[in-house]
Amino acid sequence: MTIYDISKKAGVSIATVSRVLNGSDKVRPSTRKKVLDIIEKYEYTPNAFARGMGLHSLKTIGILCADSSDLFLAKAVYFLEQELQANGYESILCCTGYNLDIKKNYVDLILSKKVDGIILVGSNFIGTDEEENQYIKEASAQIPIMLLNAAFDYPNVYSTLCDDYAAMSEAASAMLNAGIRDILYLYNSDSYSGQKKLKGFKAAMERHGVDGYEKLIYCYDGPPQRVRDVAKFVESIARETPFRGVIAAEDELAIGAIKNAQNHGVRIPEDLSVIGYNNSMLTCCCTPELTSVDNRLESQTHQLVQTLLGVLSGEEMPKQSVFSGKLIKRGTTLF
Amino acid sequence: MTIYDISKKAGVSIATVSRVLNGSDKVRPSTRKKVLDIIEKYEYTPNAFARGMGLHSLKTIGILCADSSDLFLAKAVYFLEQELQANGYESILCCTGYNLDIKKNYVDLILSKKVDGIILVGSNFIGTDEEENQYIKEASAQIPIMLLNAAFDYPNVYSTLCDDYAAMSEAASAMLNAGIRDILYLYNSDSYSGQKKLKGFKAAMERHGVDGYEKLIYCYDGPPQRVRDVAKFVESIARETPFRGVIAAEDELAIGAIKNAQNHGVRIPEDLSVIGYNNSMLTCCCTPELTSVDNRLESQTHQLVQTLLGVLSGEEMPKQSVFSGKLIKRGTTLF
DNA sequence: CCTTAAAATGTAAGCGCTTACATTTCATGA
DNA sequence: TCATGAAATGTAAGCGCTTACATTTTAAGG
Repeated sequence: MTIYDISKKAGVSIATVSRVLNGSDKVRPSTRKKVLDIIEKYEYTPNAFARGMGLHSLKTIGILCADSSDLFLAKAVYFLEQELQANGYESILCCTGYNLDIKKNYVDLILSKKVDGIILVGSNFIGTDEEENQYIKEASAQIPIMLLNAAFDYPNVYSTLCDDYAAMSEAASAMLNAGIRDILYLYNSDSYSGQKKLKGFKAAMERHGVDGYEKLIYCYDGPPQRVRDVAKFVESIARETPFRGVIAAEDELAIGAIKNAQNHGVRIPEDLSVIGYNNSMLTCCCTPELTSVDNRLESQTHQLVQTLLGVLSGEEMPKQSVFSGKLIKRGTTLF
Repeated sequence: MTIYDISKKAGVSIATVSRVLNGSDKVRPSTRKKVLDIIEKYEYTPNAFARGMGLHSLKTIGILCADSSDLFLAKAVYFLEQELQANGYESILCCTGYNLDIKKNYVDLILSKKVDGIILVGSNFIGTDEEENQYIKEASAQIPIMLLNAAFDYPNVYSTLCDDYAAMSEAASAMLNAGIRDILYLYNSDSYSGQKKLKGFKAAMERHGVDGYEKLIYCYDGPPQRVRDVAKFVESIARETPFRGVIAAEDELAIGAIKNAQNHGVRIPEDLSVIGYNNSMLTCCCTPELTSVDNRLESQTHQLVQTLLGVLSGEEMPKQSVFSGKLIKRGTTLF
């Protein structure tokens, strides 16, 4: 079933069928109906490839993320997918895994699908040195590049993010104000927003004049989902240096700390206060519930798609949309 | 940059370039190198649409799932995506949401992308009455349909699943053997495998001669991720009927039950035994850790992709691959 | 060095669609 | 009724690629 068959059966030319298909222009209502009836009757669907070839677009967005089974990323992907779909776009998902040396390959791959835009989900797509980000510059020459929860200043690159610095700083201050000064800070290798959170934490510690807090800053390398391993990691730290507070850059890490505490009979929040980050579903999976920073994922995804749609339709759009994080207080903290 | 430009620069015909591109046939090594050098130099990537038009395939698989942020589905999608990618296929993800009346639309949508196959992730794609599954029959006339964790007997439809009936039956028996007979069974609307689990539970209860166990079978309708709501739901049940065991068809539901118990000072596992299902990361996010049934997701996804690849290359493949679930015993049970 | 068949390469016809431009149809006012 | 321009429709030229088939090159045997 091609456009030719339809045109023949409807007694019109292929151009007319094509016009009907594209909802375009001026087609007499009676003609339109005639064609649509035939299309309906034969359950015709246009060939996407041929279509893309003519249209140079298939209303498809490429979504790249490291690991769609990561709680935060999965949620982001879901929101994005829904939002795009609601706006008539489809998404190609591509999980890069955590080895991001080959980021460029994935971007090329997805570019070759002739997507209309690319969304990079998660801040680990942004490297620390300039050369590492070359691939973004190249890709942005072709189509808009959208960053969720990260920022990169370059033409045709747009981002949404949470003010992680401020949010983490606020979280740390809250704990410090409650008189807890020996705080274990747990983070993982998430580059861009990870750096900002860390800086926010440090700033708060300095502001409150805490000495030697760096001793208790630890990076857990490995998939954060492996909560059991995180707990072991925390156990090894606790053997060396005692602490009465934990602030984690991801909820998973916080849960690992809680787990270790409960394994050792440490009471939460009486003996140990814990703050996570992302306000994920994990916050309500432990007892007591986890205090956590909400980084406005839903707002971010919404804004990102709106920005993308704007850009695609030629509007001038904000390069960067920043949302304020918010500390959601629950049972793992006394304050 | 088209294949013409490359052919010109390399001093060969477009056919030769195309052959090099497709790794095909007989091209003299020297010629191949010459062409590849030019391709490399100009960073040429073939147009996917034009390619698909000729090849009638773009090595792309459509993945449909209700909600990629659901723990189980997210993990499945991730495994599938990785496995497909490792085999040179890409994936188009499409989240249908939980309103599955419109399943057919999504399948059509993804069919129009000319994917080589469709993977339906999660058993809620299979309806209970025949007509509801019509859309699968239609789609399977065009391309292979793969079902993860569900089954449907029809030509060109392949499935992998866990023997949920046996696994759930085993779980219930374990609890019954430990002397716990007042068991709350929590499930949600997940149709196909949900039915099997429920049947497995009932069978075990009958086999052990438990009377009136149906009173404690409850369906929680709503997104299982909303653990707080699940906990409230369980609370309302507990007010009516006491129980000393909980078996849940999803880990999320089990966590909700644990949460409610801990809110009320009920000790786990002394006063209450809990078994979940899926063996997800949630099992280690609570204290004590959650006993859960592993439904072999990773094996299933692996097998599913292998089967799909086999089918696509014309081999005869098993219509259905069944894996045995396994009860992973942890801290929420005494046995 | 010539024949011959195999190997390598080239030629050109699509694939199914969009769209600029050409042509026909239609409605309007004179 | 007829000219006239607008609206509707048709014609045909691509889009960038694959591939059957035609042609040329190569190498081996006589």
